[in-house]
Amino acid sequence: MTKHSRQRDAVYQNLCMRTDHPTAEDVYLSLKAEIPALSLATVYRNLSMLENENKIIRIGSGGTARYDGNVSPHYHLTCLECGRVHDIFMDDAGLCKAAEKHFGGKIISHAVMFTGYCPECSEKIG
Amino acid sequence: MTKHSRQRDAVYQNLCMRTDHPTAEDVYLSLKAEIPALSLATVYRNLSMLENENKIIRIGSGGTARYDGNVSPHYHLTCLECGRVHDIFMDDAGLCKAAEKHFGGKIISHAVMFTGYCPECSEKIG
DNA sequence: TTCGATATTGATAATCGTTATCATTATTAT
DNA sequence: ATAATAATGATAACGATTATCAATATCGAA
Repeated sequence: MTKHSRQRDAVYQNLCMRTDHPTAEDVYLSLKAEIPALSLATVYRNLSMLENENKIIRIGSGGTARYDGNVSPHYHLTCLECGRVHDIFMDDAGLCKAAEKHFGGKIISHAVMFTGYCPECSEKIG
Repeated sequence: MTKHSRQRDAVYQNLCMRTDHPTAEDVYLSLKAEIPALSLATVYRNLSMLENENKIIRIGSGGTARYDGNVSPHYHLTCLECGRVHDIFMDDAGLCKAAEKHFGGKIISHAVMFTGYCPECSEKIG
């Protein structure tokens, strides 16, 4: 039986309020002011729980995991210049169905990670 | 100046010969018989070098990194039942171009990771 | 409202994958 | 052959994440 907790609420709200795909430590640091006694382990624990409940998304590619409070289907781009992770909202072009046709089996979900340059950096660099 | 090495050749060949997307340790263990003195650090080093030269692909999503000697464009599926990573060969449906249209910037590449059940497990489970 | 059961917490140790260090060995151009 | 230096093997160090555990907070039942 899962009980309510102030810390979990705070983690979830923090993630939903921002669009910068923070790491666990980012979330931890930005909640320290609000909850001084907060522990990093608690943030990790709650991120895992929220992910299992499909309330948030873990963006795994690369080293440190990042999290996204927006669970509506969309993709991500890692900018090679600024390192930030951006959202890309677009049609999925029936990717899962197409893959099932080619591969067989039963496909449940998919994630797309683009790499390149975000509009800002793209302009800056030329 | 990059010098030739028996160990790097062995790592590259091992990766090219298999389609099971091994981890660094998998490669290390399967080469131990051939090169008893091989070090795990050497495997990691060479995997990084080969990846930088675009001779192999690192499949990052999730915890432990896996590697693929097949650099032709294709996608992957992680089977929720057996845990294996399978190749999925299919058209990319102009994903990068479409994303650039929606997002702007300059998109270089993309990776797609499907999750679901491979044909074998799909049949077994029903 | 109080009580008891137990889920959650904070602090920290432990784990795991990966990278850095460094003396030794192998490779390559001369 | 020799000198220059890239690569190796062994292992320490690192960073992210997870496990442990006593103390605390939550919540349903009395």
